[in-house]
Parts: sequence; C-alpha cells; structure tokens
Amino acid sequence: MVKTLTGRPVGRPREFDEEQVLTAAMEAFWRKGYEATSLVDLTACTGLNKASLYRVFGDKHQLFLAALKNYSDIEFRETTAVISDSASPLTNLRAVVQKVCEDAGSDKGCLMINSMVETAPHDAEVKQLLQEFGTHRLQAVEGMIAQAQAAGEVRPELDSHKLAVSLMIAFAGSAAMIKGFMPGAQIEENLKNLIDSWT
Amino acid sequence: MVKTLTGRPVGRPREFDEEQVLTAAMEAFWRKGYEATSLVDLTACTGLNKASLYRVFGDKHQLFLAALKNYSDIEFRETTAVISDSASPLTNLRAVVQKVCEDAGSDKGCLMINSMVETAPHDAEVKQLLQEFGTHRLQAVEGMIAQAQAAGEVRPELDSHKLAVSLMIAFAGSAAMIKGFMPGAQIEENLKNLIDSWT
DNA sequence: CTAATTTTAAACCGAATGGTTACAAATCGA
DNA sequence: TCGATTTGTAACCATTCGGTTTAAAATTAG
Repeated sequence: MVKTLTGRPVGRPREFDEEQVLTAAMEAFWRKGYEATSLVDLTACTGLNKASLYRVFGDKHQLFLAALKNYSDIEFRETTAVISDSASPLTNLRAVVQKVCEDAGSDKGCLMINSMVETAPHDAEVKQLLQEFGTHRLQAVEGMIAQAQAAGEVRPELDSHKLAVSLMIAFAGSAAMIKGFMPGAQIEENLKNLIDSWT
Repeated sequence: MVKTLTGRPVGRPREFDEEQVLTAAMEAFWRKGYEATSLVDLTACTGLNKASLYRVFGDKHQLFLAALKNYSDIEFRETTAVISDSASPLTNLRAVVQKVCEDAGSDKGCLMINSMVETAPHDAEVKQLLQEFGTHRLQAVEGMIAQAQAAGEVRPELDSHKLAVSLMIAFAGSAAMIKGFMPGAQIEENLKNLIDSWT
C-alpha cells in the first residue's frame, strides 16, 4: 500500500470501513458458526464482494481468526468498562457477572464458547487463540476475587483460583445452555447464587 | 418391509447391523459436528454407501436426529448404570459426576452440548430433542439431590432444584471447556468441589 | 494527459456437497 | 424356476462451496 505525500493512500479509495466489515463478519460467525457461514453469507452481511473480502482479510479461515480476536477485544473492553474504581471489588464482580448475563442473553451465546465447541477441536490456531483469551480472562477473574477477599467481601479461606475456575466453567455452561435449553433468568439466578455462596 | 411367514424379511438380506451403523454415524457427528461431517465421512465410517444410508435413515438431518437420540439413550443408560441400590444417594451422585467426567474426558466433549451450541439455534427439531433430554436429566439429577438430602447427606436448607440447575450448568461448561481450554483434571476437581459445597 | 496503483464487480474455476437413479445381486413365496 | 422384494454398487445430478482471475473504475503522482 503505497502512501501519497498527503498521507492518503494511492489508488482507488475504499468504499467500506474495515472495522465495520470485520464486525459484520464477526456477527455472522457468531450467529451461524464457522462451517455454516458461507462466503455468500459473508459477502451479503458485509456488503463486500468476495474479491475485496479476500484481498483485505485473506481466506475465510483468516477472516474467522480476525473476527474471533475482534470479538474477544470488544467483549473484554465492554466487560472491564463496567468496573468502577469507586465501587467495592465484590460489587464490580457482580457487575461483570451481570454483563456476561446480558451478553449471553440472546440465543447467540458467546462466540468464544461457540468456537471452543465447534472449531477448536480440529483447528489448532483457533484453539490457541481461545487458550490465550481464556487464560487472560481467568487471571482477570481470579484477580477480582482476590481483591474481594482482601476487602473482606469474600471468605478468605476459599481458594481464589478455584473460585475463578468455577466461575469460568459456569460462564461457559451458561453460554451453552442459553442456546438450546435454559431461559436467561434461570441462568442469571444461578450465577448470582454462585457469587453469593462465596460471601 | 414385507415379512415372510418365518419372520425373516423378504428380499436380499442386509449386510450391516442398523445399530452399529447408527453408532458409527453418532461418533462421526460427535467428533466433527453436524456441518463438518459430510456424507462421504458418513459412508466411510459406517461402511455403507450413500444409497443404503439414505434408504434406511432418510437424509443427513434425519440421521443426525437418530444419532442424537441414540447418544442420549446410551449416555443415560450408562450413567444410570453406575447407580447402585446399596450405595448411599450422595455416593451415587458422586459416581454419576465421575462418569460424566470420564465421558467428557476425551476432547470430543458431549454430543448433546456440542449440538446445543452448534445446531440447536437454527434447527428447531434438534432444539426440541435437546430440551426433552435436558428436562429428563434435570429431573433425574434433582431427584438424586433430594434423596441425598432425605438421607442427611446434603444440607436440607438448600433448594434441590437450584442445585440441580447449577450442576447441569457445570456439566455443560465442563463439556465445553474440555474441548479447547481446560485440562480434565481441573474440570473434575471443580465438579467434586461443587458437590462438596453442598454437604 | 499519462502511468502507476488500488478497489470493485462479475465472470469463472475445480472440487466437494447433499441427494437420486438405474441396475445387478440376493433372498423370498409360489 | 419365476416374479416379487429388498439390498448393494456406482454412476449420475444440480447446486454450492471456497477461491481466483480479469477487466473496468477511481484515485494520485508526475
């Protein structure tokens, strides 16, 4: 991509915003899964034709990886945004749980969990990405729990790492159950009960 | 299928066992998911050619429904088989949890959870089947918990229905996490901790 | 204006997809 | 043995798949 003196790229200007396109693709994968989302679906939801999509993002698999990363970024940013410095650690933890519930509230579930189930077992790159994201989240959750313990809001004899694992598994189970079996209210109640059992 | 007087069906005899074929197909769907399993995969793993497969089971979708039902039957039968009349309710509950851990021990996870995530959101028939199976299991788990409470092995003030919901969600989360993120030992420990927290 | 560069649109590609048909082989009742 | 019935095999089918190529359109540099 040759740049001109004024900073604008040479050649015909793009008619689309790369981030918008990526988000549209992400939503398609989120709704339908990797295999069931065809290139035709992707051109339809992004408005781009195959050639443009291909040149910007590479093939379907690379686009999926980018969409997954995009999802992780957005989700993590939005989740940490509900944390307030002025609120207590446990209040923040509850707010995060609330946020996750809202995210999983639609029957789309969570793209990371969807991908972990559908794609990770036979796709090493997806698996590795998900492991990175998962480790990152697990650490963040464990940190919040430890903070709540330091503030005397969670029983100190509990193992913050084990609690974090149980919460992550509950998150994953919630994201799965919302897609075919349980109503959101029941899932939300369960997560609240889990946190309550720590106090 | 016209039957003869001796009970044997008329016409050329089959060279395969319907149940074996169904189980082979089930394992393919379990390993790869619905979309990623092609008819070629199915003919390869069953040994049947497309036409025979088609005549016996109908199309791919109907075969999948049959495989899902088969899975649920097998899994439920094997799980209830670990329950012993001579053991205490809580011991039986722990045995069931152990069994679920072993099932989810491979990275195939659980076909029902896989299907709930991948297929149920855009397949009403799969969704309904899974709701039936799920309701059935939820009731069974709740019954076991109530028995353990009646035997004084689980705290009586806890709500057996809520505990059953939390265990089902933990099962689902375990089946998802095993496929891309968490080692089986960690998952097993978490489930044991959950049961322990009820005593 | 021309040359270089980049994007867009649409035609095109071979392979794989789910699904069907036609026919030979195997078994039955008569 | 003959016709009815069912199974097995393989060729066949239209469609869709992911991916590529080609050429026109839009822009900048000189």
